[in-house]
Amino acid sequence: MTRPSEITRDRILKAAERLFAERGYDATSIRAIVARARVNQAAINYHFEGKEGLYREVLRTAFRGLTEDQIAHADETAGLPREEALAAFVRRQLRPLSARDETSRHMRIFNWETVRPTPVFRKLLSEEAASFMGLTTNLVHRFLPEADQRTLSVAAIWLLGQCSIFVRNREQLAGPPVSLELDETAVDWLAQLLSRWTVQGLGTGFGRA
Amino acid sequence: MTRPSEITRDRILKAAERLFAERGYDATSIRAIVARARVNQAAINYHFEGKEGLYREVLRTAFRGLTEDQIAHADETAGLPREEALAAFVRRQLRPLSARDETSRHMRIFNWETVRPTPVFRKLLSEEAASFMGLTTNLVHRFLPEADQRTLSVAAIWLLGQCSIFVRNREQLAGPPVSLELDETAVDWLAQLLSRWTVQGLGTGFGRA
DNA sequence: TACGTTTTCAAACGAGAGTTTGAAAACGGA
DNA sequence: TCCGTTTTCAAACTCTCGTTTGAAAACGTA
Repeated sequence: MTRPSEITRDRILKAAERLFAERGYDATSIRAIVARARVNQAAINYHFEGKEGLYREVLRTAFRGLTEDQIAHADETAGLPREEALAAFVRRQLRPLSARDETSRHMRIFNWETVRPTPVFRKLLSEEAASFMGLTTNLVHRFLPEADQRTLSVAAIWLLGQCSIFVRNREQLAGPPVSLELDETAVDWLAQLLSRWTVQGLGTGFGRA
Repeated sequence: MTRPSEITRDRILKAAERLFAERGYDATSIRAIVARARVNQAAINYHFEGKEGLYREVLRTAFRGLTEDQIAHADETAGLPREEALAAFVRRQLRPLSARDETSRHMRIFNWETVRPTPVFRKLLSEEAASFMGLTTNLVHRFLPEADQRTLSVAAIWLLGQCSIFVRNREQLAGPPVSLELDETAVDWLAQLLSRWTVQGLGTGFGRA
């Protein structure tokens, strides 16, 4: 419980979070982490009982951070009209495109997991993602008051999918053939576009069944 | 140019395609491929000059297959009303959810690439994805006749994002907290839902700017 | 200060990856 | 059939990975 050991532990966590966010679990080596944290290689096993234990810790931190972030955000937008609440939600989902802060890193770590979920993540997800999904479901519920639960779930995922593809593929989209460069103002513009389409999409159209 | 060597080559390609689709490039080992193809380990280096060369070949095949598939599909739906054309497009994008055919495998291989694109893929993409994007852009163009090129690109990606999140995360969505099981009829239902929301979303709403 | 505990460190270990090797086998035209 | 070429094969090589080891250093308390 002494101080200096906490410092080492913290340096490892910080370095690991950055590298995991950048490259994902598999592509991040123990050696890369200790080089960045400037600690001895054995320190990871000493403090976290291996790479997986370290990752679990990083994942937990990211999860806590994101949940708090989302809950805080939900509180802020609770009083807004549904259209504005949705627009704010979309803008927040697109945040990793324009910011390189802690929250963006956490979202990036989760993005990696959507491809090949580690067992650690699967467990965390099934235990704690309910509140996450709940917030998004509530948001779309305001547009689909009479929909059943399954439709609401699909709508929530639909909403997340629209945002995540831009976040996940930013680098590729910047190149040919799309050449979509996304600076700060472009992200604002994109968020508005997506919000409008989503609001209209979920709006009770008079169209086909 | 003799026959028997072509057989070995083909067995490797078939086994590799299946494994790459299933696990992605990194998680697929040379040894797993040769075990499945029942050929000698050195055969891959002999015929393809290494794992990367083999992957390049698989990727090319997948790309050709998908492009042909999409072009054929575009021809079929060219005469349809825009709403039906879009519905058919969405249904086709969701195909890997219900089918385990060659095309679905090809789409899966590409899904892996959207996370950490291999250099091989980046090159292929920038050279040949134009026609791909073009088809999708044309589709949304029928709903947004006056939009500029950048908006059309975003709309096309938006459309792809809505579909891909369900394809990519099928397994996770099946578990808690979402518990969205997608059998054949559920996929049809999902495709209809997504189509409706998209059509309404892109439809000229009278709402906010 | 002295001593038991905690923490750091350099080095080595074993498993798994992709690749290389050189000989044996199969092939095919003369 | 014979012989140069193509193709297969088992084994070994090299590299990187995560982990382990055992001693040295730092620490905190009596």
